[in-house]
Amino acid sequence: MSINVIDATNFIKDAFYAMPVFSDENGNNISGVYGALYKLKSMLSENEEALFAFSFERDNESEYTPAVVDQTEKFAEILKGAEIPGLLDVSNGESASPELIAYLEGELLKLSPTGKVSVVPKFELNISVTSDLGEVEEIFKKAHEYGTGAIDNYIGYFLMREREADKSLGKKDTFGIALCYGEKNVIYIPLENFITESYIGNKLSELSKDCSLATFDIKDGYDLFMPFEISERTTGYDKEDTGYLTSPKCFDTLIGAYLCNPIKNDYSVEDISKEYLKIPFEKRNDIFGKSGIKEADAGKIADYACKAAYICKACAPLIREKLSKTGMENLFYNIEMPLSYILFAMEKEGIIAKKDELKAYSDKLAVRISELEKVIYEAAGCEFNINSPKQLGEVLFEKLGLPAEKKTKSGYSTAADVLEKLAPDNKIVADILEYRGLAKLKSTYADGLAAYIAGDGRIHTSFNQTITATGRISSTEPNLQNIPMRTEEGRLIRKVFVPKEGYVFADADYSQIELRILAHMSEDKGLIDAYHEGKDIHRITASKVFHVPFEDVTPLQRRNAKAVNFGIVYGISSFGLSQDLSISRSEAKEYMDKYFETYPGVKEYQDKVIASAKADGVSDTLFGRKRPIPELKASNYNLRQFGERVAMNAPIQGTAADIMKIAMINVFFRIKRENLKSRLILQIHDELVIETAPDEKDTVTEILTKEMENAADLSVPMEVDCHIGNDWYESK
DNA sequence: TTCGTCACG
DNA sequence: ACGTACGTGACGAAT
Repeated sequence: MSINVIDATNFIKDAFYAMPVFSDENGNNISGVYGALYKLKSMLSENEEALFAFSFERDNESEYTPAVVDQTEKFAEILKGAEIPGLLDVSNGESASPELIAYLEGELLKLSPTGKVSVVPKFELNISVTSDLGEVEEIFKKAHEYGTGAIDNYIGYFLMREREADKSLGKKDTFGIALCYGEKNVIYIPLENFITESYIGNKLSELSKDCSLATFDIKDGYDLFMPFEISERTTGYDKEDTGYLTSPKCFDTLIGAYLCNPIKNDYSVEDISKEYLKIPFEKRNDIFGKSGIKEADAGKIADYACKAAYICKACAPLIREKLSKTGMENLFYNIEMPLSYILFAMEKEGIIAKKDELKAYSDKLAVRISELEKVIYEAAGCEFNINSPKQLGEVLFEKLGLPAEKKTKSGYSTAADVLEKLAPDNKIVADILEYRGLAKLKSTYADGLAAYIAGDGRIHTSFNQTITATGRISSTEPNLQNIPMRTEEGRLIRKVFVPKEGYVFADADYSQIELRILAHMSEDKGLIDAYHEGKDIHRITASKVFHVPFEDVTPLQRRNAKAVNFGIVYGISSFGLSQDLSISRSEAKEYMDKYFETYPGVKEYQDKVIASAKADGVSDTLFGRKRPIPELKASNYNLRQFGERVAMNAPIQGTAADIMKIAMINVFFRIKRENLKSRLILQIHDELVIETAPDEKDTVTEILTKEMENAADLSVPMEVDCHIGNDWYESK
């Protein structure tokens, strides 16, 4: 009798790669664990005298892909679950236990409930590779023939690019391009010799004149080529324009997939493949790992790029169909696609940040921070890490015995609203609050921003178009949408953001756009009239809610009315309002009731959008953007409540995002059409910043004001404030 | 990676 | 009886 010691991870790995792709009902690839169980069962059945022992040790973790490691763990769980004495001595001098074999059969069935393994479709592509100029010319010629004519003859392309690791930020390495047209043929063209970035760029430009191009993350390729529809566009956003229905356009599967479902976390090309084609596709990082594409095998690069290009080609019509069915084609073709180019242009433009001044500001902060540190340690009677909420909580609430509001999972809450209550009576707490504020300014802003200044002296943020659930854009690396504003000391940071020599900033922002959108969407007469009066909206609301003449509204009344206005937009709850105003829940409830009495249309509207979202599971903006709200069907009460607040807020925040995007398109293309030197450089949700040539100040002010005010026709005016300044502190 | 905190609209 | 304002991203600490 022999004892077979088997390395479990290798056993799984062999199965994983030997088996066809099998998936469970969720579409997860379970080839490894399924194949391993099947093989084990066979071995036991065939070789009744054998004895198997599995070793789950792994010497070199990085040798295995995450999928193999996952499935090995799953395999271990299943074996543990056998509860048959001695899987390790199966025969025990006897034959393999029938119970064990039955158990393994049961587990196989569990993995595949139908009793059959669902065989997932695989890519069946004819992949070829060439950099031969003559061949490449021929390929683009054929692609052009294929793509000319039928709009659904998408040409899929995928640029194999990677951000350079060390060189100045934003630079990208291009390794090649995969091109897919016709059914199954995909060609990978590595960039070498005559095949350069500009060669590929020209070819794509030409194709974009006559053909439908489908890709993934189109913004990533705009430095190679400007699509024809962008270079030809001068009219901005045109409500009457239905040209997109017949004329070929660029199609970004990433943006399309995002619009179809904006609440996902993952919009990788792998994820799109799984969702729309049901074909699993190994993740890019799992294939190329941390060493990057540069080190990767040429065959793997071609294989990956070709599959990605095919996915773009195959998914484009499916996603387009979905966009059409959900009424989002206009949003996609006339707003999001042109916007992607504008975001690219803004990123490329960047904004000057003065490095020396950031350094000086940082040094100044450091002095005060170390002073505070000393004082805090003395008052505490010990040294500790003030930045650690855990250590801070122990010092304040245990060592010093201050009254604690236990809040977080892991211990005492030391959040600002808690500390602020203690600060008046405890100097150490006031010092800690100051320390916190300065530490934040130093780490995130002074030092943080300095690290992003590129070789041209400018910061090039990334504007992300496919992140938020509501349709807003976001900004990362660095985030330029959360530069301090509310406190003077923080606001000073904005002085380091300056226009280029001789230029000025023009900064325009919408006045209470979300509340105006609420007025429009709710059709509440009182609120609409209030906006037509053109006076301070919070004061008007206070006057109506508290039944006092407009002139007699007290500052407190105005403040309360303003908080309620905000609360309404967020999807109000009496608790939230009470927290914000530091009042009791019942008082907050009273304010809300009075507000709804004043503006009954708002209440009706909120009930209506909740009912509608409950009925079809999504909320809608004025421009048809959808946000699914699965929380409304949750069994958990709090989650359902959250869903209701989202149903109230998403149409408003989302419509504001839509309107701002339209404004950006109109501003951008007017600047282009009028051949101005000024450039759009920032968007902060309801605010646009333009680096403005001195002789274009008035023109740009007019463009910003008019294009933003007229981006949509609402039943209330949209008001825009525009300021000129020599830095962002001045212009805001 | 996750958490707590805090910057913005 | 429970635990909440909506939407983001970055940092330092702890895991």
